Amino acid sequence: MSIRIYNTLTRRKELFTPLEPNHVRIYVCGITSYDYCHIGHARSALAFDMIVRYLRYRGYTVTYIRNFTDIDDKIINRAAEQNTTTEELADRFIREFYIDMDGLGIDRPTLEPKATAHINEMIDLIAELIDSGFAYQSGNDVYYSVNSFPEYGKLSGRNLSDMQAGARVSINEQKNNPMDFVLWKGSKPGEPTWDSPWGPGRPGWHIECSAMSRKYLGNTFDIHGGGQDLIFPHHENELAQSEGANKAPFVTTWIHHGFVTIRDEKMSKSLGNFLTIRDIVKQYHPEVIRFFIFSTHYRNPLDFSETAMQDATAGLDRLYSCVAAIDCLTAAGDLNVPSLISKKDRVKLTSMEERYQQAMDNDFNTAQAQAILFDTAKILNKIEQQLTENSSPEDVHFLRDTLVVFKKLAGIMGLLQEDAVTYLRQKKAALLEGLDIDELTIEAMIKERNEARGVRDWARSDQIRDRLLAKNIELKDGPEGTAWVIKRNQI
RNA sequence: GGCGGCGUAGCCAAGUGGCCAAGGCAGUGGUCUGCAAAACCAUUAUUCAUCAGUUCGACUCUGAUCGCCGCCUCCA
Repeated sequence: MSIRIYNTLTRRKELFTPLEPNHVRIYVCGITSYDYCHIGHARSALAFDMIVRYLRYRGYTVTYIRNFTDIDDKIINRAAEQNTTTEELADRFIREFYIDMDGLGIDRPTLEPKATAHINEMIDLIAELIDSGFAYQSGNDVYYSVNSFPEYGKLSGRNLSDMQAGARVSINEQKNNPMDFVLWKGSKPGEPTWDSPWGPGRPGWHIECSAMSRKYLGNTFDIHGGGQDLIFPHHENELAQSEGANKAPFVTTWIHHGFVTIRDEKMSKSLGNFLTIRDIVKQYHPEVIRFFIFSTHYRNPLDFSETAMQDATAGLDRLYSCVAAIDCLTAAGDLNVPSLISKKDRVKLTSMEERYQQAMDNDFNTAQAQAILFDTAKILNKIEQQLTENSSPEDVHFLRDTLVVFKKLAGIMGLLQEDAVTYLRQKKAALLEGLDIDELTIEAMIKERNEARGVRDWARSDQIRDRLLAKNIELKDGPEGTAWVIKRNQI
């Protein structure tokens, strides 16, 4: 039993074996900090949060590095627009980033280095590249020479001649080859600068990840991740820099996740169709967002829609309802009563964890993992419904034990982490706020109706029920009395 | 133009060379109920874009065709 991961570099699923037994080193490209994060950033952070949690669950020690790009063109431009410094702008949006990520319950990586705190490491790396002939100075800039690295293009599956035929590369007189990319940019007036052997300037985008990953994870490490759009040019260039400088393989396994789309289009600022995390969190519980994100395999596109979020809400509620039902059981039955759990169901429940692992071992198939949770919930519900007052306490214990594992497995995706009864109650309270009726009124009307029902005055009883229904309150009469819910489709 | 991916029931979405093609949402039937609703249970694809081929056997492998998407410029 071991984990198989799809590796972008080899374009196939491979058995995952860390370089150092039981220790996984992983580097993920984080945000460029100049704006609020959108749902795509959430997918990225959540995907790797899940991957790291699963690796830890499988017994690995994980060193997880995720950087902040806090200096680049976009930051400089945005800071100028807002009449502030790049430092202030970047720091501000890093704080906003944490608000969003914490809200989604995302675990902090081991270390979150900032580019500007590693200028010296970048300068060292650039100097090494120049010394060994992979880079050259031209004017005040330093460029990486793609022709010096014969394997250039191996990650993205391109070759230099094809790319030049595409000819969307801007012609720059200072470059030897149009595909050469900048390692160090000579400063322009008004921009933040750092001193370097090539004059004052600032680093190019790709070099920071090569420098920081080397510092914290070494020349070669296990996993490098990011969005599919980073494969080219960002990761291709990182690879060329790191392997050029280190004379060692850069990364064993490259993991790239798919995009979040809206109406099947990629989110982009130019289309104006991007949604920020905080817009969505206003409307949906963080676990609903997680449920939605993990309902599709991480490499596939994921289309955001109102319907999809409602489906996710319904699904999560179903799981929570199951947990709540088991949580509320009391184990005060008769030990002499034989178990009513069938052998088949017992096997299904005890094999849950193994089946979950099989799903997750297969390239972190969270969609399948969720199916196993639902499968389990169905059986738990069935048994829970069959229990009577004098059922064997052993049965209740068995359900509870299963539930402990159930919650643990759901927790890898960050689901079912709240107390189920509280979750459902808070949800109800939140919904109630949007209605022009309060809980006391509802309770009073229910009491009145039950008095009517007591004397079999069905007309009056139904009238009260209809009045509540007009307020979107639905009643459910059960053996324990009358409960009420808010109509789901009125959300 | 180059590279890569996708096309599975009303919608979403797994899957594997060979037991009945997971699961969710919606729908339908049942249990429950004074009647309901909710909840729970059950049920819903002779078929996996199309057409060929490989194979004893393909949704799963190969090729072609049609359609959709992404990257090649900053991008999760």
